[in-house]
Amino acid sequence: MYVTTTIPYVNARPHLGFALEIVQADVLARHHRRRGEPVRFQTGTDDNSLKNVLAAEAEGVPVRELVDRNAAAFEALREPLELSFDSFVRTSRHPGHRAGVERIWKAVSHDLYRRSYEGLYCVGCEQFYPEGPCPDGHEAPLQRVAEENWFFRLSRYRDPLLDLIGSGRLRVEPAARRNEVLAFLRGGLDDLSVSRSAARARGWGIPVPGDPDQVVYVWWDALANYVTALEDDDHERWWVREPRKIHLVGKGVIRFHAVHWPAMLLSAGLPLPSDIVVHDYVTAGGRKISKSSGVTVDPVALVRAYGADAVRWWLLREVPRVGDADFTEERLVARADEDLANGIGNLVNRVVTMVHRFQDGHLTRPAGDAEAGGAGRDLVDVTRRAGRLVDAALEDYDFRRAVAAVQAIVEAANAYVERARPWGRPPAEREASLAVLVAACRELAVQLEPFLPSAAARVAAAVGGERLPAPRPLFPRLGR
RNA sequence: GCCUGCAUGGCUCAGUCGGUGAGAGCGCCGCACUCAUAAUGCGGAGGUCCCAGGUUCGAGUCCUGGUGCAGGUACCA
Repeated sequence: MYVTTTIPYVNARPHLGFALEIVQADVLARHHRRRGEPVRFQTGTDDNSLKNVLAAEAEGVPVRELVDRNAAAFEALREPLELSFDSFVRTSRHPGHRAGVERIWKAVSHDLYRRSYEGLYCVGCEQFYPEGPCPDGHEAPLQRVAEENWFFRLSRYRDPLLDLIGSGRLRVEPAARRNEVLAFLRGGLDDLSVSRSAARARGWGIPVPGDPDQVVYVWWDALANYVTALEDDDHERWWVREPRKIHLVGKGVIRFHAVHWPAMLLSAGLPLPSDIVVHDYVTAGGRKISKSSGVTVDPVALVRAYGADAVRWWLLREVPRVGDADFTEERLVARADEDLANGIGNLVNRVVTMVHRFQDGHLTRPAGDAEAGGAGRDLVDVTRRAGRLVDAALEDYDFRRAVAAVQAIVEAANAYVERARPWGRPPAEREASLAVLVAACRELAVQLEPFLPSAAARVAAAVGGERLPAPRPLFPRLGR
């Protein structure tokens, strides 16, 4: 499986919305690795965006300096968010990127032509609009600007794309998003301007091969990273032979990924991705997160305050498949205390404590069939089923459902403790019931791994080995 | 304007191909328990499944219209 995130432009530090995407990708990568499948998980940054140039100008620092500094902040998400990406691509630094973009440009040249483009240009947005006024409400009137650019015959790919996406050979998830793309395609496609004058781009970006006055449209530059980062054997292995190629993207960039990118690949004669998985946005206290408006949530600060477990858990447990998720620290704390401290942590703690109190920390016999067939039946069933439910949920990219399958073990185990009441039973029965519980906790650790890797390791350590370590709370209580 | 999606108990949400009396968690009330991080378990109250039509033996679940909200509308994860 080859799984990617989008590469964000780096005009600012990363925010919680990107953390959502990269944690989802991380879960998929860890899950498939655990099943023994080869996995390559890639992320990176879009260094060549004009927005980076504008941000640097606003700060009065060289573009190179700003881009390097902010890109480093994205790469540094690895530790706090416990990410397992295999490669981090920066479009201005990766050795093969520029050559790769040039190669693709040449491969699609049969679909390129020069045309003079005349449009209404908003200085505030630094972009063209087909008609006024500027949707962001900038004061300055739109200027009529004429520029000659390279155009790509996108219109040619409408029918092939309808077929690919409609048939599911190119899977767009969730279905609501697929329908959106199909509706857009049915509406028809215009050819696409795929270069900019180098002057307007401030000379930043990748020059068009054979036409140094133009730079490659930044989206083409950025999208290409999914293949340009794969060099030599890797290209063959991960882009040509690998059947499962998954792009995780935000809802705002669906068209680039489900329309422009596949069209580009078709034109270039390259294989297509298999899945495009679309997530919605995270809002902050009811307001849209936006770098420009200053409404932002710093995932690293959250991890410092509450820990990686709480942050990852919130992103996976609280964010619905369709619809924006509203983030507040109160919700993060409530979720973590309820599910992690009171749920997983308390369960493991009470089980380990009993093993110590009644068994001196070790079990002498495995869980017997009698216990598994009696009061422990539910627990054994739920535990046994959890792995399959996680598999199925992640096949649907339903992270919430996947996490719920893990939690079901905790609920069943707590219910079993109340029913079996190990403290009130004769020693042999007591040990049998504790053995069932310890087995459930071990499976819990296994199933938790893709979601909360370090916490899963702590659970495994707490219920592992001949003699269990002394009980210790696994998750701090964050509230109150 | 156009396009798309959403609208289920106080809050956050599940509800697969339409089918036995509509669900979960949180919050609230009560009970139980004491192994556990004032944790856990059980039970209860609480809903005209946005509105109006329609299809059907039967619709939260399909169709039409309306209302409200959100997003997109071509360089925002």
